[in-house]
Amino acid sequence: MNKILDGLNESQRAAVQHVEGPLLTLAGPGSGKTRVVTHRIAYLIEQGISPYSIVALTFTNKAAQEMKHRVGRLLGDSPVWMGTFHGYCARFLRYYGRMIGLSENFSIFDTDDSKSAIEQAIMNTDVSLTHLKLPDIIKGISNLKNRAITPEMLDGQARSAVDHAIRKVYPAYQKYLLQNNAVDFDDLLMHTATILRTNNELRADLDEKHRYILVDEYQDTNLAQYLIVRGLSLDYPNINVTGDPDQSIYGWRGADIANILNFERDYPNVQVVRLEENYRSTPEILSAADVLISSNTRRKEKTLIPTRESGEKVRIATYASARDEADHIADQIAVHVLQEEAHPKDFAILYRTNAQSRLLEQALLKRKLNYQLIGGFRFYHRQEIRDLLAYLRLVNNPTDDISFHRIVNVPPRGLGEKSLAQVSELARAREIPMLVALRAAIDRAMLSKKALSGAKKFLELYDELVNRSAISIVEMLKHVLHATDYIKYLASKKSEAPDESIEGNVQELLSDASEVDQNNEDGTGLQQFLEQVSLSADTDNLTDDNRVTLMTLHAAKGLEFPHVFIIAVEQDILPHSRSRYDANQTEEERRLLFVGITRAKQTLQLSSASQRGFGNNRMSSASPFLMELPRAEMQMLDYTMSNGRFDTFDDQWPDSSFGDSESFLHKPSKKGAKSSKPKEIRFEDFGSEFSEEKVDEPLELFDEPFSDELENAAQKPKKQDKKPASGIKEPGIQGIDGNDELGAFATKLLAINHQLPRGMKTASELGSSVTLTGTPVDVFEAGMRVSHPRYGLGAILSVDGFGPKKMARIAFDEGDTKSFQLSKAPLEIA
DNA sequence: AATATGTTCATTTTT
DNA sequence: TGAACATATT
Repeated sequence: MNKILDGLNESQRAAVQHVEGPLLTLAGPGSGKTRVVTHRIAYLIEQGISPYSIVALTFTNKAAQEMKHRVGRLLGDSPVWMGTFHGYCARFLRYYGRMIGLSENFSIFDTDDSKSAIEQAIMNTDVSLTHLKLPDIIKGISNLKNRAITPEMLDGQARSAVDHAIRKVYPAYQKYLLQNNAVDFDDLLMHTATILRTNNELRADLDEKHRYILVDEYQDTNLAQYLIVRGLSLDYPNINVTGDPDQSIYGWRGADIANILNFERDYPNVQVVRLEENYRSTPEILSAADVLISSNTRRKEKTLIPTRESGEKVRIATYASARDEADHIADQIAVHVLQEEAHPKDFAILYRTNAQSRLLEQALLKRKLNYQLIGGFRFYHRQEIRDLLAYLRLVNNPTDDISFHRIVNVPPRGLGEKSLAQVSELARAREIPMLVALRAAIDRAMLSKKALSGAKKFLELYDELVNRSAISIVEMLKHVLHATDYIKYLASKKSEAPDESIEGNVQELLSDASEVDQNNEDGTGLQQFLEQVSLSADTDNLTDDNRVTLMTLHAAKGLEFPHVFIIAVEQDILPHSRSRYDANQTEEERRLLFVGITRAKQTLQLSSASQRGFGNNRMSSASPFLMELPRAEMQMLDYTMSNGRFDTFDDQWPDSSFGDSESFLHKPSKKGAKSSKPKEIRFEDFGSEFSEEKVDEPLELFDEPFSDELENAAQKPKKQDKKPASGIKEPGIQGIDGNDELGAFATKLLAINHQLPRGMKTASELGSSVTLTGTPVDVFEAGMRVSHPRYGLGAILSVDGFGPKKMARIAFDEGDTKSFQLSKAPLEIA
């Protein structure tokens, strides 16, 4: 009993002890929401409620895992169902999908698959794309699904050309999906909602079974999700929704804030509990958040009550360029880390769009700060992974034509466009799956000799996979790899020696698969594996390794960090240009910033730059949101005149020379008598101390006990950190023992900090080894100064291609102009 | 079928 | 800006 209720404040306790009837928990950021939810689950069980009757729904796997973990800590293993909406629906449809024509081995199409499928469907209609944009159609269909509107429910009234097209494409798409025995993400929700809506008997049955429903982040539910939740809590309205209207940031995905705003209307006798005490952030941070969000009109008033002690002022920084912004932020992090005031993992850098991570990545790399990038390219979106999975998917669901198309000629088997068109025609005419059509085409001798042999080869491989599916997933994967010599094929396709990153990814996939194999008791392993893979998101890859975290504001929801930087708080970025003319969308952008601000526990910096963008000629102005903040109580920093020089270290560097590390021995004095003249320190200044030769000599720089760690930090963010060499303090900033060394180390580090270390992999390779969570880091771009061991210094004229094939033309100072494949050439940033 | 070259396009967030 | 797409070339 005590374990469950101890340490909770009054309102938290009220929520936890609520048992019967509807409960609305309005939980501000940092108010211990997850704690309440998990403790409530424990409390219910303690009251004798069957764990089988409790269902807890979240939006992300991460939130679900966290919940499981914490409930586990309170209760040990328990059969409470905790998972994502999509996961719940997938399971639901495995059972009841047949009601709408799905069999239990259906495929789940991700957005790419879905796009291909829509393209296929369009070919079955008379819709022409010449005057329409495919993304508009895709979005339109998704919007309908989010509102659980099936094709049958559409009336004939088209209000625009896109609308008109959608009315034709949507039914064709649904038909195509059904023929493929497949669903897309939106279908998972829509189909579930539809089945519940049209089968009251089943609905009532489940309502009774799932008597206690908990929904996290209720402000982010869309209509389809609303219908599902509603359907499951009609007869037994023991429903607890938790959320914060101020953190609703998924309107674009169909989330309807009205669901939470109207909850009290939907369910009579709602108990409302407000969690307003904030246990996360300093009063300074909360004040900024509070003042900002009060500019929103469409919201439920709510206060943030600080419980933490006062801390540093929130900073608003202005830079001349995005590059300065990145450099300065990385500098600040480096200094804190070097002084052992914080670990890399204490820092998060948040931004509006994924594209904005690049400069920061570069800046962190240059300083050898370890980071993890969340979002961007996803593991399961990599070509090698998708290809391999397509083989598995086709085995699991032979009617999955999208998977068929993906791999039928991968690696090339001579089944070119022409032959496949014939097969497609046959498939379409007879409404049979491609796989079946291919066999038929062979029987009817429709194929050329070359295509015939390719087709036979493919079918042979496929049939063998089916055989092995009885053994294990790993066996299947291994067979594909072996039979197709896949890695060699992919490497040659990318005109590259076998790349370890591809192998690494494949290895990762194999180990994921083997995990499922081991727990596969009921023989549904393959299906489970595919489902798990389809429904996994990249935010799930968040680790608590000691690394700086880079991610979008959206991805940051639910997380917290001691030190947060929010970058590019600029007009047209945040708020985003596409939300400019829509007051509701502007409010959502404001909420997004609110979410970002409230991630910070101790310090927070919001920054903008006046130049950002590709040609650095894009002028940018500060976000109007910055004007709404309580500026009087914040610290305003103007670095626009710094010209790459920052005074970050004014009070931290020794006065005299940098060789003198005296002042590093002690914590920097608290800016005592207002350090007379701010000294500006440029990194370039270190150049004289550490001449070119020295900088060029890696041993000199890395011949320290911690060199391993540094190298490792920069190169292999994903892999487990190497064991620290003995005598190294863990987890200091990569462990430096004694301030003496810290001084020397800091000086050296900063001296080279605009230089990527020799021996470090080139950008593209790095990109692939950052893989699992990350976007490739393309460090090289036109205009950059680089050095080549053979040809010396030069400037990049242009950069072409991408990935491992990315080429750069370089004009060397000695006169030659040469082209290099960036993934191979031993180039360094000069 | 693979490569080279030219063209257009669109620039958010993601389960 | 560059990346996806389309077309031309070998």
